[in-house]
Amino acid sequence: MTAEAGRTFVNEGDSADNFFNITSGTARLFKSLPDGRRQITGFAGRGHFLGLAVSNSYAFSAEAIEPVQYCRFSRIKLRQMLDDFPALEKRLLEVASNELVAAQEQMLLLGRKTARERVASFLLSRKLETAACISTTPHVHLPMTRSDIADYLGLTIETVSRTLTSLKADKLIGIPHPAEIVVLNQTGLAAQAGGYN
Amino acid sequence: MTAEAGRTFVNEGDSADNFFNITSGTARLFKSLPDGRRQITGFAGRGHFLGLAVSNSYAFSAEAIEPVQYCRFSRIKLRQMLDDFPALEKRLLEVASNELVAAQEQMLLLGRKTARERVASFLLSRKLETAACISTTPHVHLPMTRSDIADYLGLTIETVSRTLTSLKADKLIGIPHPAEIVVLNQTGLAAQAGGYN
DNA sequence: AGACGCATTTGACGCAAATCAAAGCCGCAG
DNA sequence: CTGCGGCTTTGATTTGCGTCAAATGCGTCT
Repeated sequence: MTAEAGRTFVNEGDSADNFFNITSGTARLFKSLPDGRRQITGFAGRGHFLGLAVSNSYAFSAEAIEPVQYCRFSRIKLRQMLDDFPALEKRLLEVASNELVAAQEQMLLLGRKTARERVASFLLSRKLETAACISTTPHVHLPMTRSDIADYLGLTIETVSRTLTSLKADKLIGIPHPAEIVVLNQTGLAAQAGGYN
Repeated sequence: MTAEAGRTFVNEGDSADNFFNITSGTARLFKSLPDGRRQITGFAGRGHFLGLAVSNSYAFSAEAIEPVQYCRFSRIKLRQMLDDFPALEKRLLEVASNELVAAQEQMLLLGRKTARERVASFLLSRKLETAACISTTPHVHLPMTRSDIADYLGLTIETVSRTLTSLKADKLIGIPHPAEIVVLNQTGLAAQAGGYN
């Protein structure tokens, strides 16, 4: 199936009938508060699994940032597949463990890092993600808006923008285009990210 | 095995050779930054599984808050058990999914909630946890220190203390003892927690 | 009982990031 | 080409929470 940019294809609170696997594009996963405050819990790209809920309603929403292609399975179908292919279960457990580790890292970022550390950490993790597909380029592509980045890092768009400008002023990054970042000094940027990672 | 209060039995970065299952007591799970800043990612009580890492080093540390009793399995032993009892794998996937949902909720708290909302949310989630064991009492027991609560909520001990005092002043809770909270007005407290939950 | 040590509370002040506001920048439709 | 509407950047000001500091409470050891 396909979702054009901006389309919400999973809605927090809805009955969790389906399970998804993204085959191309990028989606934002988020939770919202009644007054509209939003926390993006992650960006889901190619290969990402979605909707592994034990509860019977989704705990998050998912929206396409870029056009997204995905496979959709009913929960019943998923259960069948899990029975037929035990290896799939092993794989899902592996994926879930990794996401859990990423979630804990993000909690550290949200709870204890400064704005500068958050943005630097974000750029580095994005760079890793990009480098996994393409080879080792210093270029990082950001398909999401500043608003998405802010809601992912627990900041405001203004703070994200100012921090990027500041990193640029310190010659750690270049910003040829708002959606394109060049890492000029990886070591220096890592030093600003406040951690071992 | 047993760990007395304060004992660290899992160390972030160490080789992830073992897998744990807590049988009694409470432990804090946390990640640290080089300069000592700490983010507690969760509190592990009876039945909690620990150390489900794909990577070969632990992504977090674990310390006993109260004396903790736990079972320890080598990773090899765990793999054997997973092969022998496929139901265990199903169970672990279930547990991991639930933790993932909890982690996302915590990201929302850390990224977007105010100090008051964080503390209120924390008390309510603790109350649920306690109510699961004992019946429905308005009493919430906090085995952890203010410092632990602060590091869990992304705040300082002073802010946690002030916020509790403020909630008490508003007659939403009572504090007979620093480690004992009485929820006087559950609905009112939920309204301060800033969410559906 | 007395006193030491540690956790917690309370108070005064400062600052990083939020908020409020306005000016670019850029892609796109006409 | 030109004007509109969006995202982004930059600037001025405010504020919630952090920091620094001191007092209070309480369990424990002698």
